[in-house]
Amino acid sequence: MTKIAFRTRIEDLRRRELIEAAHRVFMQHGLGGMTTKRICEEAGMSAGILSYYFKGKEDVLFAMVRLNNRVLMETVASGLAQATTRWGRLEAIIAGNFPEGLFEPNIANAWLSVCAASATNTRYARLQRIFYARLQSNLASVFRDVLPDARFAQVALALGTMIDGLWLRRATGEVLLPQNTTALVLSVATALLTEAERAQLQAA
Amino acid sequence: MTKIAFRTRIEDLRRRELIEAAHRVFMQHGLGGMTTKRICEEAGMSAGILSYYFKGKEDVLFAMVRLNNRVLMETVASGLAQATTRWGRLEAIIAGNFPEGLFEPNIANAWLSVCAASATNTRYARLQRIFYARLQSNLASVFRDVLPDARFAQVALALGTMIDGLWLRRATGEVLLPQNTTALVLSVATALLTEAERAQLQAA
DNA sequence: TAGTTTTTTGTATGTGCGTTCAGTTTTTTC
DNA sequence: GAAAAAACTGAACGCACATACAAAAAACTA
Repeated sequence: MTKIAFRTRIEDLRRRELIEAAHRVFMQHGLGGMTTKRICEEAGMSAGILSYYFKGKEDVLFAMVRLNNRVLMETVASGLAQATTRWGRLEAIIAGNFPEGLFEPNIANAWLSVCAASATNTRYARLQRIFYARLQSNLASVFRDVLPDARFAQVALALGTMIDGLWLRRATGEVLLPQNTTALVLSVATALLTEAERAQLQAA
Repeated sequence: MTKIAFRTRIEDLRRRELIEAAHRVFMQHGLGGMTTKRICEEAGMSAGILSYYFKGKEDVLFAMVRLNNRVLMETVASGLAQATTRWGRLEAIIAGNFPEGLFEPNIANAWLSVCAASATNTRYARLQRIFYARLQSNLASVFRDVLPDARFAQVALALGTMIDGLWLRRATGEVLLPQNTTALVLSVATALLTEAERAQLQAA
């Protein structure tokens, strides 16, 4: 039991180290430049170690993406928990999608590469679907009973695509700050709603 | 002279054939699955031909991207020429960014891959900059003398990122029609402007 | 400490790729 | 129609890569 506990501990540690090394390599060299050799080197280990803790290169990549997505989702979730009004929840959702310190060109580019790769990789595609479904359901929790279905679809699409678009722009190195992007998306949300609808969101 | 003229003609033809073959391979197999062998096969030629007409694989890719960008820019330009009011020009710019028959998942994915690759490829990055600069200047021609600089920056960013975001969503296979996306972006433009500003755009 | 298991190493292997180039076919020239 | 130039072929080369694996090192056990 001590044995198993220890083995598990070191296994998780190594896996995490490799994932983080993969992340750094990804950021520096892009999806194409991410080789097993570089990952192991970055992690300070030898070339063969990757096969020992992972099924293969693809497996590390997938674990990396999943970890990143989890972090982003948790950021949103913790913000949501603190909000008291519907409008506050909307602010939390949007701000949570531009986390301080993570809204950076290399991270944005990593995410973009995954989006592009989703076309030919079903595991990535599945991850993306989960991610978007979560965003959609979060937004639905804000607008439920305030907007009719058609309006909601329009507003949700507008806000969602703006968030995506801003990440895409950030990936190209455009200088954008989290507070500015959040404000921009919120200003669009404000503009798309009637005064009555806004009042309803700020009340509940 | 006849000689040179003929040689040029066939050279251009082969180059174009290879570029188009590259395009089809790109769409089907993604950036990573685009090999010289596949491209030549798709073009119905032998493996070595690529080096004869291009400097290398990278060269074909670049030519392909440049061609695609040119098509998109020309679509916008022709629409702009027909518009009579500022608002009409805005409609032309937005609609021109969702060309009928080109706003498809595989094409969107190709564009996305290029965006992602821009991070490590300076030639792509340059192309992207030209593309965005063109969009920006087109939008500026619509809003000049109507919006103050700060407002213009906000509106242009909002519309630009929405266009990008919608292409990104299309890349993931989301069902979006050109007329609907155009309408959505226009509705955001409408919402972001005051009535007075809108009137000004529709008049001139 | 001797034995046993876990962890790590570094080389070896096979594969797929881009590119080259000597040779072949086709086209053009005179 | 012979000579020359252009267009094209496809096998061959070298390289980078992912993965496998036997051997070594380290950690643990009793």
